[in-house]
Amino acid sequence: MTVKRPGNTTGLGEFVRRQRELGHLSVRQLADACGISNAYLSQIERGYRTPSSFVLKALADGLEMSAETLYAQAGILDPSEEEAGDVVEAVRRDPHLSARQREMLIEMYESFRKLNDSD
Amino acid sequence: MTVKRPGNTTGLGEFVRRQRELGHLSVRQLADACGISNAYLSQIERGYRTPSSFVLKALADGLEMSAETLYAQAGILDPSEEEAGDVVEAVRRDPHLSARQREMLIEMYESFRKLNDSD
DNA sequence: GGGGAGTGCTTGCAAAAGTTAACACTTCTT
DNA sequence: AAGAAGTGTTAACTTTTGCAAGCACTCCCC
Repeated sequence: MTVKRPGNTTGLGEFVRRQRELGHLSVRQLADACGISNAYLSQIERGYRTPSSFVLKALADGLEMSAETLYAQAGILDPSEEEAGDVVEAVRRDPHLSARQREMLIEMYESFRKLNDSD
Repeated sequence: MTVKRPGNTTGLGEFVRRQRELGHLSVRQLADACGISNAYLSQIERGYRTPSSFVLKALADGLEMSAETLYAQAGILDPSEEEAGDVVEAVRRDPHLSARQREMLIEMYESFRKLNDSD
């Protein structure tokens, strides 16, 4: 039995919170960076509010990530439009890198992933 | 709200109206296709309302165009984000990385590119 | 002329967004 | 121990969104 959540966009909230914590930012810090109130950000993260497009854009900026990713998380962007986005794949395909450089980038990427999983 | 609203917002309305007229659709027809009220669409087109992310998405669908294009018109999407390189783009879109990690990967990638250019 | 049915626009209101000012809690300092 | 400063959250409030219902106008048909 799932816990009843007030909002319908809970996935977005959880995603934002995770991103904020990964960046070691407090609610107030991110809220300031986004130009919104800390109370409101708190509500967004817990799914009590669904932010407007402008707040969403500001959040993407504050989290230093592509707006598309955030929109996809909010269920606003069509899955077909959000594009594969596989980092390893993109690195492997890049013709401007040496084999060694590719290896390093992929290694770095995967160590980041592993690091994030453990906290 | 303290988030900076792009002056582009009025441009969005005009853009929607132009697109609607190009498609030979009435206000009610497009509104129905978008699942919003005709009154509201009329207000959007004349710049009296700034639609939420969900309405924006619906409008893109109703006008049969990419959400990105509409968002760019609304000043919500960074134009620079659309032309990013494959690797950079993939990194920016990866939801499993922190902002700092993204930064590091992109920096590393670009320094590789620069290095390769010089020989 | 008198309907219908099409067009876009205005009004009034319920609901949701977003803010300010508090709250309770922890941690660190004096 | 008390106070300052940080954390996230709540409550009360104002502002904006978005809709239902209606207005005024044109066009077409009988």
